Order: sequence, then C-alpha cells, then structure tokens
Amino acid sequence: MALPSQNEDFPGWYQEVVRAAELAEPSLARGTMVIRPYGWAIWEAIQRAVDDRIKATGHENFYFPMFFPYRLLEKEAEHVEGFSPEVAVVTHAGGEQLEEPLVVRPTSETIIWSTYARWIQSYRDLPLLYNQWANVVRWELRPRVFLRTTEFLWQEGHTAHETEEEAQHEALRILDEVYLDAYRTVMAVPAHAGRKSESERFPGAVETYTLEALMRDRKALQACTSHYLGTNFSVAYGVRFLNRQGQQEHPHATSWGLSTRAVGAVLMTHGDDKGLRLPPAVAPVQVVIVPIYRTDEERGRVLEACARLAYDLAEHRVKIDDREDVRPGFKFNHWELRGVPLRLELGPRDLDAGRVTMASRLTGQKQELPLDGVSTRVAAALEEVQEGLLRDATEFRDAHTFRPKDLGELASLIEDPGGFVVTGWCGSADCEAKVKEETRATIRFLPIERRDVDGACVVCGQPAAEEATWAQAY
RNA sequence: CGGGACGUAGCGCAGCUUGGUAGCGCGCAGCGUUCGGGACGCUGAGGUCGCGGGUUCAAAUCCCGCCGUCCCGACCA
Repeated sequence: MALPSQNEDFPGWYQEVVRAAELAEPSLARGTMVIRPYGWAIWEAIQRAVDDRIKATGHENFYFPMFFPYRLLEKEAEHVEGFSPEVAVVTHAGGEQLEEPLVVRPTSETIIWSTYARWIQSYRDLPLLYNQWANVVRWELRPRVFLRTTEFLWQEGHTAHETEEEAQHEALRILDEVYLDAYRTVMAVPAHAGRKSESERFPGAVETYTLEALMRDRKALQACTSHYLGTNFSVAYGVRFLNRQGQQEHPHATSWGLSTRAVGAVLMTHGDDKGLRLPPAVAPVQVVIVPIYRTDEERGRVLEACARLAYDLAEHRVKIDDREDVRPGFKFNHWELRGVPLRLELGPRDLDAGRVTMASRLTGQKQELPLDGVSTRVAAALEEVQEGLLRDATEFRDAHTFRPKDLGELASLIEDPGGFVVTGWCGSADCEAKVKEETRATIRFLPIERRDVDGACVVCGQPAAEEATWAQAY
C-alpha cells in the first residue's frame, strides 16, 4: 500500500494510516468509529497511565448515568448555551414519546452537581475528589477519527472545595501532575501548559487551563483541559455547605478531562511517512521478533531460538510473528506501519554467529546484538526510542515556534511554515477575532500566571497585556 | 446552513458524454513455485450498479424525486 506523503496531505495520511494500521474505522452512525483491538490497546495504555496519576493525586473513581433530563442542563445559563447545539436528545423510548426528553451527556457537570447537592452539607464533607471513565456524545459538525468523533471516551474529574484558592490549585495540579506528566513521560508528547482566553473557555468555567501540542503538520491540538468552575455550578444546582464559621457557602468546583483524542495526539506527533511510530510506553507490541528461514531444518532451530529470545525479553510486550503465509519483508513493513518500536530479525546467519539483528523504528537503523545479554540491550534500546521520540517532537515544536513583529508577519508564519506564533496581545476580543479572520489562527494559550509584559499588541499596537501563543488548530 | 465533489464486489476505482453480455487493481479461496525489505503463476468465489418512480423493445448509462457520504467554512476534547 502506498502511503501519501505526510507533509503533502496530513489529514489524508492520518486517516489512511489509522485504517491501514487497523486502529479504528468509521462506523455506521454519523461521526462515530469502531476502535479495533490494536487501537484499543494504545488507549488502554494511556488510560492506565492517566488513571494511575489520578489516583496518586488522591482521587477515587465513580460512575454516573449517561442520560439526564434536559431541564438539568438548562440551569447553568452559559453551560446550556455552549452545549445545547451539540447535544443529542432522546425523545422516544419504550415505544412512545417521552414526557420529558433525556439528554445523552455531552459532559457530566450537570448531573454530578445536582447529585453533589445531596452529598455536601458541611465543610467536613469537602473536598470531594472524584473521577469517572465514561463515554460522551457531542454532535460535532466535522468529525475526524480519534480527534473529534461524535461519541468519545474520556475521564472526567469533578471536584468540590471549600475555597477558591484550593480549587484553583486543584485544577492546576491535575494539569501538571496528571496530564502534563502523562503526555510527556508516557506519550512522549511535549505539550505546553497554558490558560485559555475568554473566547476559548469552557462554557460555565471561570478559568480554563489547557495542554496544547504541536502536530507534525504544524497545527496545534488541544490535548486536554482542566477548569476552575468557580461557584457557577454549585449556585445553579443549589449546593451549599456550612463553613467553619457556621455560615452557608457555595463550594468551589473543578472539572477536567482527557479523551480518546490523546490517541490521535500520539499518532500525529510521532508518525512519519512509513506509518506510526509509537512510544514504547503505549505501544501494544514493544518488540516484534521476525523469524527467517527457508528449509524445515532452519525453521526448527530458528523458531526455537525465537521462543528462547521471547522468554529472555518477557518483561516487555513481545510478539513473535510466526505467520507462515507471508514473507519477512512483508512483516517488516507490516510492523513498521503499526509503529512497533523495535524489531528483532533472527535467521540462520544470525544464529550461526550467535547474534540477532535489531532495527529501531526511531532511526530506521539496524544493528547486530550478541544473543548473550540481549535483554539489557533491548531494554536500553526501548528507553532510547521513548526518549528519542520526545526529543524529536520537542525539537520539531521549538523549530516551529516564532515571534513575529507585526500582524503581516504573523499571518505569513501561520500560513507557512505554520506552528506556534508568540506575540503581545492587548487582551481585547476584537483583536483576537481579527487575527482569526485574517489567518484562521486562534489563541491557543496564555501563560498560566498573569504577569506584566513589554511590547505592544500585534494587532492594534496598544500596550500588550498578555503574551499570547497563536496557531491553527484541530 | 453556505460552497464543491461523490455513491458500481470487502477496499480503491473505470464504465455514463453516444442506452445493448457487469469490468479493472488490491484483498479473499485452492494448488504450485518462492521466502534476509511489501513475491509470482494458474484456477476460482464474490454485484438487486444508494433508494423510488419515469422514458424506452432495452437503463449503471437519459429524466424527475428522495436518501446517504466525503471535502472546504461556521461549532468543538
């Protein structure tokens, strides 16, 4: 199969690789996808990494229903306004029209906070530190496999706190200790942590924090978000607690989510023209062993040696590709397309010399290793791939980060070569809108800490209030 | 919702202008030769040509209506 060049047509390359590598395929209902076992295994690894970190920061998992009455959604004004265009509503069930339509959750703040009203009475009940793994449905106008599907899987955390300070701290802690760390150390994605401008904020949030990563086609991807919700939801759903001074108060909320989009982020950060390149930490197969033989006699001793090799490498996810009906060259390409970090080729020539041939998906280089002590060499090579992918992606990101002098330069950099563009910004929505109109770029993030900046707004020339990072985005 | 393209075998497509036996490549099945970078030969299976109506001796092809998909915008994890 001929892959299109990634640089010429990234989304085409992306969709084709996702299908060819048997990760996922479009399904019958509009904008939904079937996740196949290989793709699911990548998601499982991401899930595990994120869930471990959620638990390490003191949260427990729970589960809430997928349906809730439409009127619940309506209680928080900004929230309905933001989500009502994209919610799916169940109007018929049990063979008749429902008296009250049910929403298929686009996110769960509403149902969770209407329940928190019963759980929270006193400051002693706080904080509530809970998370759920769930599917949600958003009727997006332009779906794209993994990056924006009608139904997607995610975790959503929902916490309640006594004070603004504690809730703010919580939102930022999740961003840093859960998301930034999982993206960096597990997915090898170097993301920027930042704060959203008002126009990009989650509907109902006081502050939205985000991770933004640069994809290989020089477009940005919002990799996850963490929100400080203030008391918007606790007020809307009548959640109050008696504080330490004996007064009624509304708790402060956070919510935060990371979705199956993360799989897309991994693919689009590391992929090359041969297909996927997977960081070992999320690769369903970390080492593939390809036996090479002609005669029955060779077959016997090669397969036996492969089994012994797999045993030596049992601490990794190892697969022996012992298919009889395809030739070695086919297997090489098959596993390269699927992003397997290391390939070990074992044939009579290697066996006679007491060695194995190792090929790295990071560099494409082959080298010969002695079979003795192979496991330490393989472990080191896997680490090298993990680190190398992060290094490559970081270099790529930094090589595509620019600081233009004026709007004209901003526009040309956004267009070609594309990437992150950092400028002064006066803070007005008008200037933000003007850039979008002229370049299709939006503010991806602002620094988390508000601080004084020198220089002028790239649009209007007024003194800058913020340093904004712009990009075209998915 | 605006602008464009398309619907023919599991997938990718040709055929339609000028109506007359349903085609090609990949994949799939069988046999043989191959096997250290995507093998080859022979044989074979697989289709209500998106749906409904009309014109005609005859419709994948012409006409009318409907449905659906994809791409570019607006919306978004």
